[in-house]
Amino acid sequence: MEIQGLPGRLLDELGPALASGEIPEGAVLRGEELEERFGVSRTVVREAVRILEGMRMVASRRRVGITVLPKSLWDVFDPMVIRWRLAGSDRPAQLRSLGSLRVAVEPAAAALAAVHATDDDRRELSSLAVELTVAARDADLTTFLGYDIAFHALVLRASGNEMFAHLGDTVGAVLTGRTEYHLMPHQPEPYAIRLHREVADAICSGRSDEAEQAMRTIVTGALEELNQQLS
Amino acid sequence: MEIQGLPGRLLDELGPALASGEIPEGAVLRGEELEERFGVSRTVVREAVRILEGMRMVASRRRVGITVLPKSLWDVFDPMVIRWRLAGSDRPAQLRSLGSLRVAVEPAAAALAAVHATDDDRRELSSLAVELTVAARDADLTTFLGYDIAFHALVLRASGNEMFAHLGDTVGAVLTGRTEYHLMPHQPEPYAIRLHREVADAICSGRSDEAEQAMRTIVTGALEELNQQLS
DNA sequence: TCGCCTCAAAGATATGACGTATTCAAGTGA
DNA sequence: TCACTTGAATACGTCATATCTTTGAGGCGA
Repeated sequence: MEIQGLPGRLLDELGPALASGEIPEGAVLRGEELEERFGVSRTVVREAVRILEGMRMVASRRRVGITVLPKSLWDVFDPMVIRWRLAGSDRPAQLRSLGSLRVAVEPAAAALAAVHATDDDRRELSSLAVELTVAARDADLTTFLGYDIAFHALVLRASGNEMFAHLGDTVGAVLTGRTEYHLMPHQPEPYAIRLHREVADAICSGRSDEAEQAMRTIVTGALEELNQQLS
Repeated sequence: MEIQGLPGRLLDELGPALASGEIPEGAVLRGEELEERFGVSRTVVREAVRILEGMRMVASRRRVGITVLPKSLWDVFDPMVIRWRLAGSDRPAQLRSLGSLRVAVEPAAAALAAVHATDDDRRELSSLAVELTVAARDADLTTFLGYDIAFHALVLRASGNEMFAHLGDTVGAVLTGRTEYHLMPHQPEPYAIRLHREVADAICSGRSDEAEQAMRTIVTGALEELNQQLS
């Protein structure tokens, strides 16, 4: 799910450069400068800049140029922005923000899922909880990560709330990020695994409060661990 | 904070048309068709389409045209998308989604704000709680709305979490929306007002749990009221 | 010193031309 | 009859260029 063509490739260069602060807030670029720097035409530069403008990362004004807006204005919920920030020097701040967001959203999503999940959802959730347990026992971190992402995404989707559902990819990016950067134990903690099964069981049998509590324990645990690692 | 120029005006026409379903999912538009329909040049159409592509609302493919993507793929956190959906036929669904999001996020934000708010934040929060009370007593709905939006935005910002902070505008849009569409009582409920003061007091004196609980009562109340009105 | 005016810089828009991927269908052969 | 190949039509992608519009800055005069 990526912008294709030359504007896309230009974004892949500009986005990380902006997110990492290599091009700092307040910097002013000229369209012509970008044309030369990346060897593309005006059209391509303008379309890429328009997209960045849509994310509120830059503003283009006549006679001035393309100004990099303060980070506080950026669309921090945009998946592309999140990915760029996770890849760059903002990673700790981004992970912390996302951690708090998870603590807020995922328990609520679990509670809703216990009420709204379809039968298929419940079946798949049980199945994922089992696969998760197996992968954890085998200390197969890659496989574990895949199921973990699928598990959390499914809970978010099963909540029946489209906005929660959209955070599935974001949570996936967080989980991938903390595995890639070795911010989690090499062996998933048995306690956390048990909690995942508990969430699945509670959602399957419609016990809303229990699902919420178990999920809260999972995500607050993850956040605490994160804060410890980043401190 | 709006895209300016002709592409912006084109978006103001296309966005609502897409959000309302007037142009349905799966519909295929041709660039040339849009040029004629809106009397603008290719450049303008292409830039507007690029922005919509950035929001994952459309995809442009050669030999096919500009395809409207399923709503499940849209960037539902994009402020523009939210505004368009609130203005169109998706309003009930959008308000419900946002209601649940508020229930998840705002209590967590209040809890964090009790810990992280600056002295200025705390002062302003107290002040807003007072103004809120006055405006409610005078049954001055417009003024009340302004302070209410400022109050919730401030709590979100004071949480110190940039992602929560960004939801300030969104929550503002929800509050504005439900006032405009007469989805709230003509006179703010005294109980709700007292809860706002309670949130402010708790945050000012650093009582995290209390702030969270009071805020939860506010937003769950709002959600229940909403569900009642929309049923 | 202040205010107005002019000029130029840089983006905004329009347009023409060409490139290129993709689809659809006609044609070919087994 | 069916499957495969091939070619042409189509609509977006990219580039280049020209003109328009806005606006910041410097100069000019009172």
